[in-house]
Amino acid sequence: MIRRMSRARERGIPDATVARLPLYLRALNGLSERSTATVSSEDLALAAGVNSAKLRKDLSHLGSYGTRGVGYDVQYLIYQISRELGLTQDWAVAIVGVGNLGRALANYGGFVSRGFRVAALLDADTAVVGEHLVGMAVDHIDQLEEVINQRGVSIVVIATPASAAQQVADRVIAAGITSILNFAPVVLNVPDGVDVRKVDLSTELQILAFHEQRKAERETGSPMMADDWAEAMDA
Amino acid sequence: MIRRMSRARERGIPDATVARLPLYLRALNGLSERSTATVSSEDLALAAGVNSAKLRKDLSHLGSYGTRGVGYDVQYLIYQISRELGLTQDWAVAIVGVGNLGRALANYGGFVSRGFRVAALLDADTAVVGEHLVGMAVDHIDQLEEVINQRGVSIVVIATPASAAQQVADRVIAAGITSILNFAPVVLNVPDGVDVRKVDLSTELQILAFHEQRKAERETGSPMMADDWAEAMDA
DNA sequence: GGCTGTGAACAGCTTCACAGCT
DNA sequence: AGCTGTGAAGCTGTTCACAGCC
Repeated sequence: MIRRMSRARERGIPDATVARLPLYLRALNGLSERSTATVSSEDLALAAGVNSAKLRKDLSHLGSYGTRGVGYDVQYLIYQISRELGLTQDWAVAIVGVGNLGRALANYGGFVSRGFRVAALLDADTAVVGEHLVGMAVDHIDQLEEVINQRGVSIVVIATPASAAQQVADRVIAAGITSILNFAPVVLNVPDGVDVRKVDLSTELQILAFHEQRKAERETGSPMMADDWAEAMDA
Repeated sequence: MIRRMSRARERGIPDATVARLPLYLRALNGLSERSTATVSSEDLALAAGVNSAKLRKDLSHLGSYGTRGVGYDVQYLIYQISRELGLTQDWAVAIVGVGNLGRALANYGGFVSRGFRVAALLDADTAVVGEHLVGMAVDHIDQLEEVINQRGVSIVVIATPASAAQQVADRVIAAGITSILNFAPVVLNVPDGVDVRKVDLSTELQILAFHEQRKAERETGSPMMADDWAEAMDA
């Protein structure tokens, strides 16, 4: 029986597209809650805050899931994007570092909702170990490898101080982890094949400050030429 | 007196470059702590985790601050990048939403260190209002506009639930704010001229999940063809 | 000799504009 | 008529490779 592949599925979705899929998914979930059955690229793009041509091109990388003259079926598209992102299975996540940030992450609702499950909390501070959070005891960092293996953790979130981050990364990578979300303000050194994504508050603030400064300069016309290096360094 | 501008300073630094300057700054501060006087593009690039040609091109957008045959003066470069990013002045930041995340942000050390100062904490919950955090009382959200004006706030961090974020954004923009760092998982609708940067935990996790899934597929060879849509939707 | 700064080639992403399907 | 999917054009960002300066 000659059975063409229904869709010549292109492997290799552009990174820029992958980075936007979560955005589309969220917009679609919003539409879904309001019981919208189908949506045009124009409307979905508006909800996601992107240009509609870009949206269509992005979606075309996943396959031909729209209907010309009509638009996209909301439920179907939610499913296809979820599947592409790997959210139809669920991922066990370990959070290392249960300080303020670690707690915030553990309590973060959107976490559990879609495909992710906090499967472990770990900390080096014995005052924190044993404490219960979101119905889970905090384990000691000594158990790191054991916990990862036993609970099938595949994504590790590093929410430790900067000084501990590299060491934690080394250990989890040795334990077989290849996906890390790093909140510590350091550049992690990792071997090829390990994906690290970085969330960095102070970087974001600095980028905002840059643009804010530019706006101020534009208004006053003064480029704030404090070019006297020696003087400035006295401060 | 004929006084040529010391450097024909190019306006319009590429966004990609601006986004990396904080990274370089951090690497430089590390070198500075270890009392390194000068550094080559090769070494600095290594510390920052980028390619050295890219580093040189990035720095060349700020001016000609290196010395051929030698490298860059660490202190001088720190100063120039800081100035370009607007970190030689300090920015008053307001944090709206004092939940777990807001607390984590308020306590975040790197915050204060370089150019940023938490000048206000605001929340809608009267149980939280009045509480003291990092030596500062939490104000009620009703005072939002007043606090922004009185304390010279120029950057607002939104750490509220998703449902409140747009409303907060509208109010701070009306009060004159043009730089927002948004942690709430929604697309904020803002007028032109307002910069919004977004930090989104679940987006980052979803991107990691995508790559993790790809790795798994590559190993097993199975593309996990759960193409039966109806069946999958039963779940 | 060593290292920066940069033109030129290249790669990737975005936007346009429209052919083609419903 | 309406809307998707996509070639083609344009733009932005990256990398190469080397001229130019120390």
